[in-house]
Amino acid sequence: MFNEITQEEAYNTEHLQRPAKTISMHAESSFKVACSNCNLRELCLPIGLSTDEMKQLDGMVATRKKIKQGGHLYSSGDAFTTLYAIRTGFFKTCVVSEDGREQVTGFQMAGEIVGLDGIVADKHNCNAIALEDAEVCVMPFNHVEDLSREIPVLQRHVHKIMSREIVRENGVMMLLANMRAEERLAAFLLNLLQRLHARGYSKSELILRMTREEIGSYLGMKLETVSRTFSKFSDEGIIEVKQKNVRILDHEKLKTIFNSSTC
Amino acid sequence: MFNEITQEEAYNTEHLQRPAKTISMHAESSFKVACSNCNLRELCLPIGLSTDEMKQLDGMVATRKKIKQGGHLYSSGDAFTTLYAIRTGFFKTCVVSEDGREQVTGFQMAGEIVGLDGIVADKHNCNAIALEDAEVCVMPFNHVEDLSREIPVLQRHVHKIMSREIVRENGVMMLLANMRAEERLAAFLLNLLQRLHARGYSKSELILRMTREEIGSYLGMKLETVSRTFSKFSDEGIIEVKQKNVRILDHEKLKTIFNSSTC
DNA sequence: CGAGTCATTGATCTGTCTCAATATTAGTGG
DNA sequence: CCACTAATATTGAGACAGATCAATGACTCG
Repeated sequence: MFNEITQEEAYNTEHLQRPAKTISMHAESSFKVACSNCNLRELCLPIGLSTDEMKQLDGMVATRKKIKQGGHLYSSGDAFTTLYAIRTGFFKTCVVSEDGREQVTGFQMAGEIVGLDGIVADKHNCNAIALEDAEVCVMPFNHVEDLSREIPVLQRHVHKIMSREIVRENGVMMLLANMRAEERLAAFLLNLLQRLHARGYSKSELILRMTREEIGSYLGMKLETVSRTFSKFSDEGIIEVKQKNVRILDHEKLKTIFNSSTC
Repeated sequence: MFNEITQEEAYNTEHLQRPAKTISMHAESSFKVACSNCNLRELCLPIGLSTDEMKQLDGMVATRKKIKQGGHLYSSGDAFTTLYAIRTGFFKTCVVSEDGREQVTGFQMAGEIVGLDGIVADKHNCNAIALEDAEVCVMPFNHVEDLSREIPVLQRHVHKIMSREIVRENGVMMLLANMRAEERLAAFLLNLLQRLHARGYSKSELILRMTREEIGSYLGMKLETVSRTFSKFSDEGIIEVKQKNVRILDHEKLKTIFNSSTC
């Protein structure tokens, strides 16, 4: 069934990139770190910039950083100095309450920006943890601000990124406050699929990089309920689940579950 | 019991302002609309600006706008052009799902900025509704961006405001996903008290500007549960409730409820 | 291959929802 | 000013979705 899904690092986007040689040069950082060369430039910060503006942007990424699976990109309380653009890999962000309860606040993939939570208090408010080996572009926030003042298109884009996060969280609030387990999981899957699709992946299958517990935390339900709901969808022929592998059999039905209120 | 709470518009901050004469001149808009004159400048956008910078900022507020109780400052789908700073009154913001479910995403009071949700798609993603007669400062977003490029302190402040909203919503996610009814309501009350206190109000009593249903929507519980939880707190001698009037009798206990996980 | 992590499934329990009745307040017009 | 109506709030009883507790199964990785 799932034999076809063999990608070792499904959310990695290296395969969308230039020839292997260029890639390895990137990795060694002997090659200049540059947005204008990056395969993610249409998903990431540089979106909509002219060639000239892109050149200006190249100074923004100070360096790149590799994070091993399970490693912290930053932790709650850390001094905030930079934003990060994810190049490869997959992250979760989570806040931890005083009494130790963990709440996953989001899952981030290539081209997405993390670290915005740190701006308000000059220190991070959550943990960003790699769910698979990952690489990020380090963008000192001072640079971002300096360049934003010079490139209005970039300024607007930074504002949009923050606004997008606010709107996303509004949606999560709706999810958590109003929806039932099935609707939450359907919304979650549809959201992941849509974002992966924008990155060149299939609309009909995906590999979950996170555990049932992490999904449950994000969606406000227990891991057992996540598992049961997966099984239910499977029984109904909507999806096929085998551990972390999920294949979508009936995309429309999934949408219906997401949108249908009561029933 | 509650006879002492007689403020007609409890969350209005006019009383913190300069002599009445100045106020009425403001109101007639024959007097120049200016942040540098505003009593909220230490809570609102101009915070931390020098006198000179404040002068520059005075051009930012294009005009003021009065909203009657129940009126929409903006609605979901409206074109986004401006941010609003609340001068007086109290708002709720809410998103409405396709099938009509309403989710209150926040309550905003004097000095707070609304409209950030509109930046990402150039149209508003939620409704902003006045819960009492209100007045806002209209700040065209283009002006805000133009000025941000010239005044780094303002630029940083705009970023902080957006980041603060992201962090706030992270907290709400934790609330909705992990906490029980009592913890949610305790957190809600403590948050309101703290913000009102920063505006010169009592730490021990407040008037709820919103209905039980709106509180419930925000906190992900039904209005009956909100009511019951109020009654429970009341029975336990933690608060005194009479409709919209709430007096805090045991602030510490409220904090304990908020922080204690299981119990 | 074996230990540990992660996922599935079942049985039972419980916090909150739902439905329903009543009480209180705010608003309206005579 | 009071009566009437609609909106809001309180309280009770019963139902249910999801939590909790518990056992087993599957996969991963050194």
